[in-house]
Amino acid sequence: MTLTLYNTLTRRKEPFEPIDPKNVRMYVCGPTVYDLAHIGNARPIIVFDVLFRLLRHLYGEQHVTYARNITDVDDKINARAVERFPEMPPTEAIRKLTEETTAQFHKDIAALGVLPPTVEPRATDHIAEMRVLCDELVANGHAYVGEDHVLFAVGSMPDYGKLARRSLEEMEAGARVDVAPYKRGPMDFVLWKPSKPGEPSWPSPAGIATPGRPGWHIECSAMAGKHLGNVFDIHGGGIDLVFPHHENEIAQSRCAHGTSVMANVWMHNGFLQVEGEKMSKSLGNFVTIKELFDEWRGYSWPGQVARFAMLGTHYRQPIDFSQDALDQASIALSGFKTWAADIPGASPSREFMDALSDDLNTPRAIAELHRLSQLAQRGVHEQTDRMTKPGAMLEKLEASPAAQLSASLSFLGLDMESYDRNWVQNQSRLSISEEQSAKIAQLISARLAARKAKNWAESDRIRDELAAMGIQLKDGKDPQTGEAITMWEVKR
RNA sequence: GGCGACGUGGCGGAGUGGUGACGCAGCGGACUGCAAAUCCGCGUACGCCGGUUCAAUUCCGGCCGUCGCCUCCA
Repeated sequence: MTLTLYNTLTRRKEPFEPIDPKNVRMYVCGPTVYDLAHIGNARPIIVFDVLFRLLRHLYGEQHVTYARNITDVDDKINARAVERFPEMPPTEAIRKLTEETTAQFHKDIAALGVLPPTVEPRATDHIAEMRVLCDELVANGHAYVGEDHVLFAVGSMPDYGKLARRSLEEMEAGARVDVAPYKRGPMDFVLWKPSKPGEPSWPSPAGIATPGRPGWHIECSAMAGKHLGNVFDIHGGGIDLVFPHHENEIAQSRCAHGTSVMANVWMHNGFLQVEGEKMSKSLGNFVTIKELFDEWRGYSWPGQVARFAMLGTHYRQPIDFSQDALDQASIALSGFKTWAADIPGASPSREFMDALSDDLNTPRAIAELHRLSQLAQRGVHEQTDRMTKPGAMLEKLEASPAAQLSASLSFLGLDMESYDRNWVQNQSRLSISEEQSAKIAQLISARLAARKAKNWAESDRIRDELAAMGIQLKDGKDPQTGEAITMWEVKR
């Protein structure tokens, strides 16, 4: 089994070869903590969590370092902090905002079954490293100072634009931004900028007297360099980050460290839409992770359902996040829950691992889940037959489809232990009042009596009456006594 | 305007130069007094127009459509 990953740098799938198998290093761009994380934010977090699990499986838990940052210095943060806590001094307001948002982020993604990364560096803890990068870049001629800003000189790097596959000329020709007077080249970008009064500020690098704060891209270069080294294995994020964020990270890091690459493999997940439309606040279809758990479209969705729905589409494809997708995920998980058996020592099936190893082909892996589930069902039926015969023996339990199914689900980070396969029905019942509930129970016992008397007309009439109330009946037998019992649920 | 991605059956969604993954829905059957649930079975789809090829959904070119990036954005 060889791990193959699609590399944005080469636009090809390539066999993955770590620089050091004893220390495989991956960096993923984490959130800017100014507001609740939304389901678009959740996609890379989930996708790279799966990759993290796969890498740990392949190289050993102790041999993988996964860094995912928290960006807690940013203009949006400053603006939001003042807006939300106008009574506080700005620096205090900013700390309160970033701490609260970070805590909620951790809560949200934990519910999505996401493992904590090995390190989760914060931008504000790495200001010194950013200053050093600025100094180095100015010293070696890749950056310059203008009006108390430090700017990266894009023209000083011959292959700037390689990741995004754009040439400087075409970018400059198509540029729609006004060029600030302190820029030498129109595409030059800010590494450090002066702070206005009230804004967070730190002593500036490159001999600038005015206190300042970092630009957007520098924090990732600083944190990745510190925790993973000047060159590491995998760098991931959303496809919208390819340009300018990742391109600029590459420029800063490579020019500061004098390396030919920053990371060997660059991975990008596709964009997310909601019900076929771009997710935006103005369209009113903005969905936060927290909202999904609290209430979205009438349900509070289990984290497993959201996670599974997200993995149903290959990570590089655009994904349409919809209620229909969540419903289908929920149905599939309920089926798996029924047939999976948690057997110690079990492993995911070969095909499952092969699918994941093929550039994280989660849809193919999920197809394998369905196959195992089907085999498990058949196995149960066959076993029931065999159990009735003397000498029936269960062999190789840990290699059984039910065990493999369970292990595969667990590998994907889907906690089936806590997943309630009847969660939809149970939630629906919450909307039924006490009186309705009593009425339903009364009708059901009347119908049972009618059925006992083989009065099918009356029995069916009652079922229709309940159906008109939106109640679906399910007849069955008590497994112990064999007595007829009737369950009900709210029709969807 | 520049750059890029995508367009597969009713829906979702893999994949492949030549035997139609997988799921949902639907249909048929088993079970049931009848249903529901469950189980079994059933599907000749790859945006359009050209080209390459013995053979293209799969490769190449053009067109159309959707989306993204170029400014903050996962």
